[in-house]
Amino acid sequence: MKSYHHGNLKQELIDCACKLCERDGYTKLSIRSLAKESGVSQTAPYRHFETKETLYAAVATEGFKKLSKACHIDADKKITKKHLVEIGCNYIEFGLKNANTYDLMFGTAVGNFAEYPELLESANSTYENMRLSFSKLASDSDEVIAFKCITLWSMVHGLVGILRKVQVVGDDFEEGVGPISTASFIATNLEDHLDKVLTGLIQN
Amino acid sequence: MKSYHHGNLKQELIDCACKLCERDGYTKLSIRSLAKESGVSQTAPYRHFETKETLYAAVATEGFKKLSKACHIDADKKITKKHLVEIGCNYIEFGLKNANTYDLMFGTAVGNFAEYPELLESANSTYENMRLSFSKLASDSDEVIAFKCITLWSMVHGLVGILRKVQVVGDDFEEGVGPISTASFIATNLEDHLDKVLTGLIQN
DNA sequence: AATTTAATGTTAGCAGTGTAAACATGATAG
DNA sequence: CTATCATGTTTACACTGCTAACATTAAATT
Repeated sequence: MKSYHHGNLKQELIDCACKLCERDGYTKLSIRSLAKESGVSQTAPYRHFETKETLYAAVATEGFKKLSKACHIDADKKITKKHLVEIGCNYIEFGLKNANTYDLMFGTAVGNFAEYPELLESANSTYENMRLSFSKLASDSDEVIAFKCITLWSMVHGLVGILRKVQVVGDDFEEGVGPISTASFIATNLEDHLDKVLTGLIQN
Repeated sequence: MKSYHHGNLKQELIDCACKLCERDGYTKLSIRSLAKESGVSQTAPYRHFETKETLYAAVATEGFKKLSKACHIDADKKITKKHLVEIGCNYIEFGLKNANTYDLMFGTAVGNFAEYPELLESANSTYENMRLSFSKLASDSDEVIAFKCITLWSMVHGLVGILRKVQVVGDDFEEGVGPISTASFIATNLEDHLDKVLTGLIQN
């Protein structure tokens, strides 16, 4: 005996969408299947999400919140290079373990973040966290902090994109050929790699 | 009076797909509309592309060839840091000007490159070109070259992902807030930024 | 407390999609 | 010249995003 009104549909749709999105990729996600999964009519989701992109935005928002959490470092006092390496590793781990969600977050699926205030806010907050960590590293100027931060962020973001391909190709690559084997080498020495890059970036 | 057989359908489909893919994003691309555009029946493309992903792979392959060309530096003799900066800038410019294609190339649309030999080859070749440039910079060991190369590649790849968001958000960002304004600052000083990063990477 | 209103659900339907199966045409190899 | 096979078409199915018209119920207003 279920009531006409679901009561918690929006959240359930988001949760379900996050799950399916990660499992099958956002292109495979359909509003209809989502509705079915929640035991609700095909068009019910449209009461909560104007369009599919709006739903994507919601999933992406969740993604940024999770990424933020994954990159959070519990160090109020002093931050060291080691902490930054950890942040970088956590970031990359998140990107690889949640490849499909990550793709939704940084791809072209959601065209303009500005159209979705919550998404914009969660994305900015992710960056702000990272920036804060750098500001605790040394008494740099805002400009220098921003430079370091963007550099690390681009770095780890870039590595996610490249290492993802390594994962996909798996063990089928030939030793010493192409970017795959090279990147694969880095994957197994991720901490060392980030440490090296950060050492070039921050000299302390 | 057109003949039953098109004669050059495969290439025309690819060309058309590249165009539409870049204009509207690969999610909007449909095999049917593609067929219509080429004045051919809905299912004709299936004689050349087993599935939509196969078509994606073809478009991505073209993308890597173009990227490779964009990043090509005509310097047989000696390569300097300036050349590498140029390569990086060209890479980023390509990624930003061809955002949708770039998304297809590095996103999850094509799951496994290994299933598409031509795609794998063109992707590897892009990397190989970049690696070659680094190898001409100094007499480093293969390992060091690989490290530098992957570092630059991740860097520019990451910047594309981040700067893309800046472009999309446009001028609506508030000064000094969030990653957008920060990244935007970098966008206007791209050469300087890459130079700084590369200087930290290669000391010469 | 009764009634209006707004939020949230349903049904029916349109135009478009990927893809499979069966068939048609015509270029090419024997 | 004929048989084969690559390449095209037609038809069909199950699915998709989305709209419009209607149903139900929770919340706000009188």
